[in-house]
Amino acid sequence: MNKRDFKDKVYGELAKITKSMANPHRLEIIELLAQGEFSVEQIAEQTHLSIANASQHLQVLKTAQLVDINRQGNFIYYRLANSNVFKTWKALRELGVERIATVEKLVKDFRKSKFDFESVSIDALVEKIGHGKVTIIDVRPEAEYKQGHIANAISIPMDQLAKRLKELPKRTEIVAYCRGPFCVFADEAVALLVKAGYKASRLEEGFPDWQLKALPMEVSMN
Amino acid sequence: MNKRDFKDKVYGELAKITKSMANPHRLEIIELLAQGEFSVEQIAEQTHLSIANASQHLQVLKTAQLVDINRQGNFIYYRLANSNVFKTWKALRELGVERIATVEKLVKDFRKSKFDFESVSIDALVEKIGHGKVTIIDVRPEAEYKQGHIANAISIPMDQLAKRLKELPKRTEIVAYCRGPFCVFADEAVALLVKAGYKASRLEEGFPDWQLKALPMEVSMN
DNA sequence: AATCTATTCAATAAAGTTATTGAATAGTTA
DNA sequence: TAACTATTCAATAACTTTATTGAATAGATT
Repeated sequence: MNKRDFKDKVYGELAKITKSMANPHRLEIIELLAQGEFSVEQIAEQTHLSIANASQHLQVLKTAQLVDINRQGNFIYYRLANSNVFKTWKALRELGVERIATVEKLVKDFRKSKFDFESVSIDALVEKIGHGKVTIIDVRPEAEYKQGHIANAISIPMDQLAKRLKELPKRTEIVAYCRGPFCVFADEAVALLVKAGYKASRLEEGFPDWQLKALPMEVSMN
Repeated sequence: MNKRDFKDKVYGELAKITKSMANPHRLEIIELLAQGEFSVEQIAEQTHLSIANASQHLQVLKTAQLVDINRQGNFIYYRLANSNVFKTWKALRELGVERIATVEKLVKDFRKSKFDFESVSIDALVEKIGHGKVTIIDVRPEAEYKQGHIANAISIPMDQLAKRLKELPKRTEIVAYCRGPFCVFADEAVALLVKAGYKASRLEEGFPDWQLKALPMEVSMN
């Protein structure tokens, strides 16, 4: 094999991986799977795809070895093959947010139009935890919380928050987090909490970003 | 704008960026531009593309804002828009090398078949520099060296190495580096040096990886 | 063994990507 | 102003990607 053939093959393989990520639905699926395992049906529902279409996209990701499967009875659960998949997704996300004005503007405008509150970085949250009083709430669906969450965070899925306000302290600061910077559960939670008189803000990024930094986490499931 | 529209737009924009990278030639162009600025003609030559085809690929990268241009007389020089572009490229490369057996095998087989020598990581090189005696040679074309190189490295482009062996010390260890892990200039250099009785090894990664870590570097050009 | 059910496969039409060709353009030089 | 030259544009044919539909499959349950 000569130099040129070698290069063509290497870049060809890298392009295959890149192509397997280069679709809006597959990017959304990757972000979802960064939260834990999901069946085809669940993935289709979350991403508003038909089952057959979701399955087809999952086959593309599987062929590129970006996801692995885990059969449980009738269901097949998909998960990310390893942390490099999320790392690459994160790099693309950061490239997009920083470089493409459209994305940054989209995020800012959408947030501002509905929830113009402060947000807290992961580093800032770590510092707050060190300094003592902060209550962390995980507002993702419970199934995702069970598969892994920030240490000492309490699970209050967004759709239960209104009923469960009394579980939260009025004095200490509350930080809500969800799937990632594009996830609006945390924004909705902060809006509701602030309106009810609590001192609350959202975590800028999401649980997978926390996990990637190898910060303290807990799992409630086998 | 509702939640779903917001998500569709955000993932749509991220997919556009990903698609702009999802082609073997464009991945090769990005790696080349991580070395510095190049005209369309130079890029076409390095990547074995026709001028028109290279131009078309560059337009795709420009539209996605992954590259910027710099007009100098008749020539238009292209460069990476910022360091996040290389960061994303690196994440894809690492995902490929670690996850896709084909890529890892390709690289290993190609290297082993011709140059079965040890390689040195960036961290190991930093340590060697700290401990004293190591001669670093940059075997990329001189134009790339001039646009930025590892501090104290000497420029000996691969095609001049055979004639310039006497410039190198026989006793102290030599580390050769080039564009990145897929670049074979450094392998060729080590093969030639070892055959001539020198103590040499290659840097695993390339200059852009060194630069990204903000390690000491020098620029010889304005 | 028969039935059930989550998932995958196969076929298809519409839309998008690619390399090639040759013409057009926008700066520079004479 | 005319000629020159590096780059871009436009048109095209071959190929790839996508969502949809309905049938097939493989494993679980009865």
